[in-house]
Amino acid sequence: MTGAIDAATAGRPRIEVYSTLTRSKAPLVTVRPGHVGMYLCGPTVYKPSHIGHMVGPVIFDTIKRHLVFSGWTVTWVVNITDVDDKIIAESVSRGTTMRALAEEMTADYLGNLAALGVDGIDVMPKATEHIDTIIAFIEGLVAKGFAYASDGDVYFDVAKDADYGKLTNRAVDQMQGEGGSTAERKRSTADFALWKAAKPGEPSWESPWGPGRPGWHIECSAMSKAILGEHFDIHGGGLDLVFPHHENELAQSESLHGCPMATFWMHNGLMQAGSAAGKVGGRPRGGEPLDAAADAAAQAASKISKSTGAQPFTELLRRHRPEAIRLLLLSTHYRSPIHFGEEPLAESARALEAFTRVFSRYERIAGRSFHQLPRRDRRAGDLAIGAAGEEATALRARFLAAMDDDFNTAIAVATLFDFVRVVNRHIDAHTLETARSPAALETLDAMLLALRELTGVLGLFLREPRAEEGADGALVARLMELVIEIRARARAAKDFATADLIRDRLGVAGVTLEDGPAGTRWSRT
RNA sequence: GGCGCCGUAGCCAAGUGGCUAAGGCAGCGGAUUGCAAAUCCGCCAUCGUGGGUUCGACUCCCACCGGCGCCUCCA
Repeated sequence: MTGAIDAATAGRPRIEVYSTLTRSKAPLVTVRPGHVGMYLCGPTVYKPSHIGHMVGPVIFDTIKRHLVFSGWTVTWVVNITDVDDKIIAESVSRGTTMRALAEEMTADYLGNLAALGVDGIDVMPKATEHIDTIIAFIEGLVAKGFAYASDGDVYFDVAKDADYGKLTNRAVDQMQGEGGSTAERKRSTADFALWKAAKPGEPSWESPWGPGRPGWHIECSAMSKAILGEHFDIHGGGLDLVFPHHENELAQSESLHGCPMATFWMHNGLMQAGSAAGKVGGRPRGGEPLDAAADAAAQAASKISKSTGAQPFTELLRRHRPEAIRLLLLSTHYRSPIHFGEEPLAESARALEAFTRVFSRYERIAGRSFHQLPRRDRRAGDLAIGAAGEEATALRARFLAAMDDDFNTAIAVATLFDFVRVVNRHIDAHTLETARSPAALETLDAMLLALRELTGVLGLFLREPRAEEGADGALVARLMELVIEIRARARAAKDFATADLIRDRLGVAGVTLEDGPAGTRWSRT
């Protein structure tokens, strides 16, 4: 067993991955050596995305970064569901077309991903662009006897699938569903639609069963097969998708192909709005039918806790640094629920300052921006920070071990805080802000290089923050220079009343002054 | 009714059958500073309750209390 694993990982670090299917961790052994095929269920684009839609992408983006960093080639697919009952309903109420609405909401989604630094998605297939693939998939299931047509609909026949329910460990006869509004057309209430006949006025495509559109689960089965193959490595999504979405995808794909769909089924915890019970933007409890009234009730209910809950993500971005949001998402283990709200966000932003401070400290000392440092690859070998950097080297190892163990970003983040402390201690110990010590500087460079490497794995601090710009910015800088000089004279003359007055009044105006050994610095609050 | 998760310091949050129970925020003491800020050093938890297994459990098992998710279209 160990030999096989070694052969499959071919010198790459051993990475343990938890799978919902087996409810345990196992070494990442891929279908194709050195290559990881990863599929994440993306959004149904009918409304602007909220924070909940960002959790999966940030987590899987981080997973991809770590895999690539560790020597794998990764193909990451995130689908866009652009045909669906909810999109149709929303487009009708807005007086627009399904297509136009879907495009608008897709753009919103992509903009939010970009803001959070999620840039590793390789393919974003849309359901409407794969209708032929989907129809072929359904035909295959019908031909094999796993699906049946009924009145223009096509349903998956759960009774034909011996291990249906294995992902969520449930038996068909224990399920409570009434089968919904289409119950009389199904053989079993647990059967689910692969193809839905179009009602008058609805968007539709021609098919062997008449005009209609794909059911909810089929597109992921069809598109993942088309792009990643019948058996790929990682299939991900939010925990709320485990049932029925992934259970049904798995049933469709494995019934048709006779092989595992994905080796690992990874599910991230859901967002919780502060102390409010239940998840954001979900359905009301009690299993009420999803009609307009219930939908309205759900909206009203989420409004009660709306402070940070289901508001559009773009709204959130206006008030918070994307970096703080990303750090917050990665501070918790990905399978745990995340408590979200203004308070946690503010705390995350405060914690972030430890990093930005050490970066500017480095810049002052080395005359080089942290963001200009090159990004390293893990396979380039272990980073030798040297004897003076023994602690840093150990922390780097701890970080990597945490990430190798089912992508434990919570521990990884913790080691980074330790890392920052080690860097500050090194700077203090060698008084690097005022003294020149080539050896100590060299160590500092190596430390920051490692910090650059590790923060990059988490997708943090990738870009230079926006600097003060334009003529005003230059003017402010000059004025501040002048004010600081005047204050320095007052301090030299022991006129502390004046010095403190300047500092206090600037503080009220939103400017912070800090007196250090190398002079006074200012920053905006 | 079925499947499953969680309960760790004031708050957030990792983790382990025995080695100092990470880290962040807040707080306290100290170094530093004209005073601050920042930085550094130190302090701050026996792990929901009650049983059991074990040489030994916070970590495994059972019960209970409390919180939560899913059970057909919500990421």
